[in-house]
Amino acid sequence: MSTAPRKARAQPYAREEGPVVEEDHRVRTGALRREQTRRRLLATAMQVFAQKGPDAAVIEDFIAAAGVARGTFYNYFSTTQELLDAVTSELSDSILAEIDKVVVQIDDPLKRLATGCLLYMHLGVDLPNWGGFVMRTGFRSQAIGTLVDVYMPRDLELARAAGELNYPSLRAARDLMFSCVSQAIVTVISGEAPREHLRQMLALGLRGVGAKPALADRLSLLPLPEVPLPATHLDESAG
Amino acid sequence: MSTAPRKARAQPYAREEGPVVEEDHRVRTGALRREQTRRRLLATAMQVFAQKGPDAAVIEDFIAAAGVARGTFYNYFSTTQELLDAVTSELSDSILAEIDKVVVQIDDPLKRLATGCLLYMHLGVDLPNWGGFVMRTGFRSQAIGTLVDVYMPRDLELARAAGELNYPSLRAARDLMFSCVSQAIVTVISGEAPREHLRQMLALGLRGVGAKPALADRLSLLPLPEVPLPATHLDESAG
Amino acid sequence: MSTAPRKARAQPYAREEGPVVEEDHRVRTGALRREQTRRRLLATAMQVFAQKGPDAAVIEDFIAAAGVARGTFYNYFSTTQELLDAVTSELSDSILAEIDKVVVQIDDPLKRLATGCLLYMHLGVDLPNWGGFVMRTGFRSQAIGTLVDVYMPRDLELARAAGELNYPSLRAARDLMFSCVSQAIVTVISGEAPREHLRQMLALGLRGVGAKPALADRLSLLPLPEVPLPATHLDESAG
Amino acid sequence: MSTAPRKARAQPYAREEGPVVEEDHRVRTGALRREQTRRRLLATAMQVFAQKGPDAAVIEDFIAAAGVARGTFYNYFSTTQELLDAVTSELSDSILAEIDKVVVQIDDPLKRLATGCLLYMHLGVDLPNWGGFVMRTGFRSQAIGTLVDVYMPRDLELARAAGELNYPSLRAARDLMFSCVSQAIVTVISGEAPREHLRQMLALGLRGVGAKPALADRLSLLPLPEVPLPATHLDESAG
DNA sequence: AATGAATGAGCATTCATTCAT
DNA sequence: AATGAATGAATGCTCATTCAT
Repeated sequence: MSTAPRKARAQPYAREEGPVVEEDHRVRTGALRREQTRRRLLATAMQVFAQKGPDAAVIEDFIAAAGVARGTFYNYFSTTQELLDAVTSELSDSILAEIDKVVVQIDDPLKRLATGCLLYMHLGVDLPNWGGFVMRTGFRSQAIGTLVDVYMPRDLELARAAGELNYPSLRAARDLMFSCVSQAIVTVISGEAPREHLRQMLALGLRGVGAKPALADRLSLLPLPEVPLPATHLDESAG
Repeated sequence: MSTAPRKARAQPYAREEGPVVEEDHRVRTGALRREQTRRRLLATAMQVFAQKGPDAAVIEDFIAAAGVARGTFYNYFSTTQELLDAVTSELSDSILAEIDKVVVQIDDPLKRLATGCLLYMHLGVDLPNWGGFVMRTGFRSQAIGTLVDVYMPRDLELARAAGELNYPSLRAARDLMFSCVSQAIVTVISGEAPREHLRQMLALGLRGVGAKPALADRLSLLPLPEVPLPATHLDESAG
Repeated sequence: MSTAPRKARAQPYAREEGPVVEEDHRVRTGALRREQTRRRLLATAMQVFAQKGPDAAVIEDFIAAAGVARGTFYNYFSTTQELLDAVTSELSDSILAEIDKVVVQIDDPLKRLATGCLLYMHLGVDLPNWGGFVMRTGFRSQAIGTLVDVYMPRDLELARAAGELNYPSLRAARDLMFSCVSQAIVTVISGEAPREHLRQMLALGLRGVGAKPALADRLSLLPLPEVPLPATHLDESAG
Repeated sequence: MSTAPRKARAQPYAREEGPVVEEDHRVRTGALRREQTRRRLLATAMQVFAQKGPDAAVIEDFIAAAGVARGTFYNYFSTTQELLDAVTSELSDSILAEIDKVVVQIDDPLKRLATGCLLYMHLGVDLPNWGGFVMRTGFRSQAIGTLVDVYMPRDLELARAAGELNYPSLRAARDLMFSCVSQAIVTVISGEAPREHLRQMLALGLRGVGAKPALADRLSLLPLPEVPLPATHLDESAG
């Protein structure tokens, strides 16, 4: 009956006249439900994008995949581009963050860089939807690369400072490694080359940014650490 | 090369005459006009694709740019994808062919490869529409790469045979050079790096496929031969 | 009169005590809050209607303006038309009632009519939202005119009986005065004529219903009595 | 076969190669069909607006009434407002023009004004859709009144110059006559008063703008000239 | 061959309404 | 009473495609 709100949300004219927690409960419940729906949309959207590509995918696909009503989509995203951005950022960042959590324990920056790239490439090929997603969406969202441009330049510069690498400009080194890694994934996913292509490409890329050939070859053969299933929440319903 | 339907009688060996010059004249005129309209569509389509991208572009754009009627479009192409394929193949091949005409005079395969890449990158940046076209259409057409995968593997293998290069697999070498060149163009076109980025990327790519660093640097600084304006017919109305 | 929320208990004559305050209190509190929410919706709805017009305004606008939840709207009104009717009747009647309270002290019916019209027109121009509301909603609600058709015919007939006016039918006289007053407000609000337009229109209208020209002119120049801010409750939050 | 265009339309690249009229014919035929469809949309739109009002009417209504496809609507109008403007301007102006053609033969400006107003009011009441259209759309289109503000001020000023009228400002006189005529139509259409109400209102309006009462009464009883069915083209399919 | 009006399926978007909490 | 997430019918709008001329 009484409705004293103690909520953070602006309730400019709320009259408190009793001890109540109902409001709190309602709001909390609502927020939970909201978050759930959002996650559901994001998770299923990744698969849709991976299968249809960002241009062919229509809103009907997303709501069908998520099992929500047409209007519900618009409660969360205004355009498919907005959804794409959200998925991209969520995915790329969460995967990169997981990778970084693992490789950050490696002290040598070059070894860290190499291991990070290997992990990224293999996840790109192995995660059911992510590879397809990356391949199909290319890099059509501003959201991608946020973390790529944090971790990769960091290790490149550290390795160069340590005398292990050698390149004329950071931008060139970044471009080479990035395009090299991306292209490797695309080629393997498309079935035009076997998985070892990934490691070969890494070796060539590392030589390109100045690693000694023998070292580059050795780095490309580093073992793959376990990565605790990244982006679980987005992939959960994909299994 | 020409794909004009209903073109059979134009064939030089088509023997069908007698007391008819009218026929001949009319037929030839028709064929000419047909070819003209097709060229016009192709030429303006490149600009449209370059400006709007392959997904945003709609038939209205093409017919407006070409100044033809809606129905005329369908006399030449059934879908925009078909048009995209036609433009892509026409463009990529004609440009590559022009480049190859020039660099084929260079005897050393590595030098030829380097010069070819340099030319390709600079044309990608300089030709008003082609760079945008490549950047926007990415590689979404089967048509692209036809000639790329003729010339580039040729020179890579020759250079390796000559002991100037060294890579674990042709596919990896091709992927590295191709992605490296493409990424360089994209970065420069997007304004994120100056033109010298092109030469830096080439140096890194060549190192990647096994060129000695000092040689790679020297190759990246080779002078740019004149290329007799490739793809003229598609760019004519772009000036 | 004043409907300031949280003021109820301040009422000197509000007797509410004993051992049964709980029951009593809860019930009364609920009723009060209910009335408050309703007032808030009505008050802010007027602004919304005034700014967006009755057709463009959607429920989202009303609940946003009132700061209530979507579902709350339906606790009070079933459709926006119902809300429009409520606002219209509330407004028109309360303003007219206020005006009549003032002019009823004037004995001469013609002078009373003239003063009433002048007040109505000036309030229409001056009250921040009411003019816009009237202008935008036009007469699309059955609710309007209830009191107009009480006061105005009364004075018209009295003045005619007194020989001050002269017209072929009451309906014609009423129509002339009503459309004349309405049009005057619209023209002044839209900025197409200065405020004196109001008095000029009144003069013409009075001549139309048979007032002697000199008298009509004099009546149109009558001083404007103070009106104790009518419709305060609906305008309070508009300041 | 050959296609020499002699058309006005820009054909920048047209190759003329023979004497032809075909083009002309095609273009002319297309233009005719186009004009027909436009007329059909306008004509049926008037009825739709008259019956549903400008806000309730949806595109579906218009295309159903006109018997055209959804897309066809957008070949002619972008919004329903645009359609409303077109209908309004077409209607109001064409009807007023017809009226003026008739009354312009009357020399006395006041008599001309009175006759014009009478004709306008009676047509508003009698034309099957026009009255409803005017009543429902009110004056929500900029397009309306173009001619009203040409003819009416002209006659008002002439009559005043001739000493037959007398008012403080043209704007006030125009407002009074306009609102008076409009209100009269509305009241009669809504069935709240008989047709003679129209003449009564005219008499009051004329008195308002300064006509001598006896003269006003006489003018209001003028005979109604024949008007050659105005706006025929818009009403033709309404019968 | 060329034209361009007409078509209508497909997709985007809005918004009144419901209902579990 | 109040909340607000979810709903889906109604509607707007686009654009590839057809076809009579």
